[in-house]
Amino acid sequence: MRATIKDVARRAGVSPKTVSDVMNLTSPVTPPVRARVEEAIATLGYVPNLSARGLRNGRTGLIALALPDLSTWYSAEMAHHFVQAAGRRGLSVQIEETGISGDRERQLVSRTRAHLIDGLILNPVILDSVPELSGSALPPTLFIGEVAQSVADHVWIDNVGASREIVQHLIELGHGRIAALGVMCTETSRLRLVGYHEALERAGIGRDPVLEIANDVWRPEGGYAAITAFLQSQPLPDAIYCFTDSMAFGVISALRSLGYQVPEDVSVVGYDNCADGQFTSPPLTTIDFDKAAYADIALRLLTRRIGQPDRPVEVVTVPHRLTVRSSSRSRSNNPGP
Amino acid sequence: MRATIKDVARRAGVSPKTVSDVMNLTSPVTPPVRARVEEAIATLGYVPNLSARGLRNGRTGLIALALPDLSTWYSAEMAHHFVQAAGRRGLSVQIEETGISGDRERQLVSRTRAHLIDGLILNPVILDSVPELSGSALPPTLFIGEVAQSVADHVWIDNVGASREIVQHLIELGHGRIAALGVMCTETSRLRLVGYHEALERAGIGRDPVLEIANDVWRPEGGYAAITAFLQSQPLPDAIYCFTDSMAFGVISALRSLGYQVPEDVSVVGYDNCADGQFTSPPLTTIDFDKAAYADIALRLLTRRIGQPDRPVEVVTVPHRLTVRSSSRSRSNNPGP
DNA sequence: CTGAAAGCGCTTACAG
DNA sequence: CTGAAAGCGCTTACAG
Repeated sequence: MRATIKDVARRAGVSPKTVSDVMNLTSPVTPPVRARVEEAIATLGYVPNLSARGLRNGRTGLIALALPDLSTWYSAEMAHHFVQAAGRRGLSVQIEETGISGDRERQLVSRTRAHLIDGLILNPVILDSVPELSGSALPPTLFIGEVAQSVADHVWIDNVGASREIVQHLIELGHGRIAALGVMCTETSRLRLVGYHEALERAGIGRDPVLEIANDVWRPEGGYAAITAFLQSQPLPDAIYCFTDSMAFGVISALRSLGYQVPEDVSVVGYDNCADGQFTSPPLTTIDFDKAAYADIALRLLTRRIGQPDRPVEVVTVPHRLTVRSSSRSRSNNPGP
Repeated sequence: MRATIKDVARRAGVSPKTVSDVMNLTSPVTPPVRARVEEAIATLGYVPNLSARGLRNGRTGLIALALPDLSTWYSAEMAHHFVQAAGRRGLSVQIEETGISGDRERQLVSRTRAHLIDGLILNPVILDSVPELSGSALPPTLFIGEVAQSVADHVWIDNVGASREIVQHLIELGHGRIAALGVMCTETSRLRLVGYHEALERAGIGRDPVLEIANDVWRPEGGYAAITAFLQSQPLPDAIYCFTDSMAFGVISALRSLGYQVPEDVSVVGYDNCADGQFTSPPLTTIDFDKAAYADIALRLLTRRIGQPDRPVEVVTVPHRLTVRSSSRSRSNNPGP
């Protein structure tokens, strides 16, 4: 059996309260007593039972992070930064994967409440029915990513602006037939498409629905399959704006196996600036943002929320910037406008 | 305030025990009573407090998964499979990142014990001092990956055999100057190097220490930097065996930016068969194993261990297979022996 | 500065 | 089939 606080108290010849005081610095303890307690803790190998502490304090030091799919570049990097940021605050992270099912997300939010967590960071994909989250006793919740809601704290990127900038970049390079790849029924996709439309419109380029390529598998295989299918019936666009770096990775792979050169024949750009995007051949032009800062801000908001459940809702937009690498370049035979 | 079991009991006009019985199927409850209880649970939005349940039962339904670095292809994929496998068993997963520091790993194992977890899955990198783990009240622990120990359950791959096979494959393709990339002071690196040596020896090829390229950053940037530095003083090898797919990804990127063609000028192979390895240009030859099965076996062993702490230690070797893709091919001007 | 007591919200023998 | 009571291991007022 694991030693309890009583065992430690007995061995040190003090009461459980004093042991608790030594561990939690709740009230001062004289050095000799402290030493005796610490010795007892060490020899018994005592470790506090966090379930008991959690029951008593109403806090466990555990938060949940719900991401669509851990095996994705984006989620993996974000998970890394969130675990790091949480660690700095003495919190542990329970990971949940929501897939792309809205059902699972909603279920998760309520089931998670059942769990031992102090708070929830949720990166929704579907979750249109966010308002219903406001009901009853939700744990402190923070959204990351794209979701139209105003009931909980929220950290995100200006997707429309970022999208517009990267498409503008392609237009400035002289590209006119620009495809958007990754169109699906999520808020993220919708906003990135809006930015794409705005950039075209500002440049006076008409939309061509054919160039809005549907794909709901936001991983390399999705990009690979979507562009391969597209090219069976359509000519090569001037440029392809992929809604994530990982799709761009798959698109580059597909293009190469079809015999096209990137960027000579077609420019390809992504979104997220995942670390791996530097190593695609060629390295990816993409939208960058500071992921460590993003995670840190999210954790700061969440811990505040945990401390003060009734504070007003906050929304933070993390700055982004266009990062140009060699996967995009001007049309050789048709230099920019 | 969140409703408690007492609130539900009062509203349903029963005792807390009956509510517990309804939730846990502990003992039969008549349909009408069950209906009343369920109605009360629904209208109060009752969710059991898992800290309390954990304190009472000695189980929280939480396990910890400690991986070196989540932002790595390998760790991210494994995390995904472990979260899925745990979910199937009704368990949640707390993620810890150990980095490559042995200190942190040891600290983690004991600190984690303090946490609310029922068990620990640990993928050690350094941890030479595993024996000390056997002391005192460790939580049920299972090792995954390469570690020389016999105090805890263990799931792994035959690294020496796998390594030998992939190097043999390169030798059969006619390559003689085969580099090994990723040499560092870990058990994983050591075993993969042993397999490399065995393959060379069996083929009667002498070792060349120059071809054993050190690199302790097992990510694309590590592979990129290591091969770039190597090629400043050495001629291009016939083939490069990278100890992970992600290093191979960086190596391919570096080779391409130096003007070399893979596999025309040099074959490059990896290890782990991460999903992304299919989309490198060219797709990677690698060592494959069933990651979902791997996670499932690990969880089966761990849940058994949690149930029966004193059962004998088990070690499971998960089968692997060589997966040949286009990143490796025979030397054009020097066909195989 | 330290101790004895109560209680966090569950579940499990134990009665009825 | 249901209820009253005890207890899991902590911490926090409350006394001394």
